Amino acid sequence: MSRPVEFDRDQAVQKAVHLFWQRGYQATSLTDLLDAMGLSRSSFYGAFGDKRGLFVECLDVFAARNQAILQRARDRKPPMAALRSYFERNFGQTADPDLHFGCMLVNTVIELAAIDQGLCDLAGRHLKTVQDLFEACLGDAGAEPGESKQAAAFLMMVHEGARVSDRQRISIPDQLARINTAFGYVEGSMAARIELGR
Amino acid sequence: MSRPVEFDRDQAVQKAVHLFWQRGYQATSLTDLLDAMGLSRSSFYGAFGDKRGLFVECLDVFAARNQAILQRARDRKPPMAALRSYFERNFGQTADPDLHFGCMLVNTVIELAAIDQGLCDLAGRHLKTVQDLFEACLGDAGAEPGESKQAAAFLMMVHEGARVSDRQRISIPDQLARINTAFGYVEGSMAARIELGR
DNA sequence: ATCTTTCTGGAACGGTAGGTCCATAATTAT
DNA sequence: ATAATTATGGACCTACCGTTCCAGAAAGAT
Repeated sequence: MSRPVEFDRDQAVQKAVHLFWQRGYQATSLTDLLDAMGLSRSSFYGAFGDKRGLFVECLDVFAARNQAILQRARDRKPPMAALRSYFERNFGQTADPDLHFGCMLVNTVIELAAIDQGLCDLAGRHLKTVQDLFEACLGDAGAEPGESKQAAAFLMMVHEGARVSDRQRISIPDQLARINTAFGYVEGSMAARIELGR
Repeated sequence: MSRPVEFDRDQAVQKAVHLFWQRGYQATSLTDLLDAMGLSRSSFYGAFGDKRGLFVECLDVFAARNQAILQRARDRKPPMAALRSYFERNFGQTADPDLHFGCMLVNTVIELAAIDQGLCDLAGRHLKTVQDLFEACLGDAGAEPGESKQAAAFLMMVHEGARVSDRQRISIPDQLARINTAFGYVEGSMAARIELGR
């Protein structure tokens, strides 16, 4: 019917996610994006509308990828081990500085809180979904409803804090130690409750 | 000797802190600053060098103010109560949305990690000073050296996480509940050690 | 081969960014 | 009063921002 698109859309979005993740929304210029994605201005606007539209798409992609990591761990391991491995994978495992950009959702909340409420809320909703996953894991691990809710909120706070440390290039062992401390608290508290006969 | 300055420098810096704190570095334009500070371009460049120079000064002011809050609580209350009140004051007490901008130091780390390493490191050093204060309080409360170090790192992570939640306009009771959970873990762990006779 | 449709490269747009410059105003020292 | 010095307001500069526009290239349909 007409001339076909010349670039791989998914691949271009992946490149954009990487850039936005690393540099944030404001500091990533259209020129940066065009260079990384390898397409011209016209193609860009034809395919994505505008910069903000692309960013929304990137947030969704990032969130889906993130949730998939946790969900997959949950399918394969005991619930607490899945949670731990999610944290460790996200914050410790790799020494590649190219992967220590913190969490794109957290970064977005902080950067855009007073700038673009729509984007900030979208990122917040994605974070809430992750927190719900935390809660489900804790429930699987034997926590009572109130307990799992409380602990999930706590773990989300730890998650966010860890992402901040991550951006400061804290050492990997220190990071793992902090995570271990946090999980020790949660598991200890759950164990204590069970030991006391609920 | 010559014409005197017409504006109150300290007061102007306070205004700038407020703006930077709320909107971040990049999203705060020189025009915004000039309007808020009430001075002209020439006076601005004469007094502060450039935008980045002013930002450095604002980071220092913010950090000093922040540390003073904790230090004052420490002088007046038992150590754990001082820590708790610092967290509660920063995150819970006020419903005024004008004070829920998160922590300027945390915001800076996140926003500028990949943009301006110098500013990011400066904010990180200020955060480290706060963490040292946490450690001192925990030591006063009877923690052993290793324990206080570990718990201080943990509390800093909580601190950073809470600041992120703060920017998402989480409800005050929820915020206080999370903080209470975190402190409950720390205090419970310390109490357990003491009960077992170290 | 022609028509139609969509995609593409690049020039161009208005707006705003941070920063400079200069003539003038205000002060102190003489 | 005048000279010396510094502060101030505002015009001006260059660079870059996100976005639009248009002429032309590339494909399918007839």
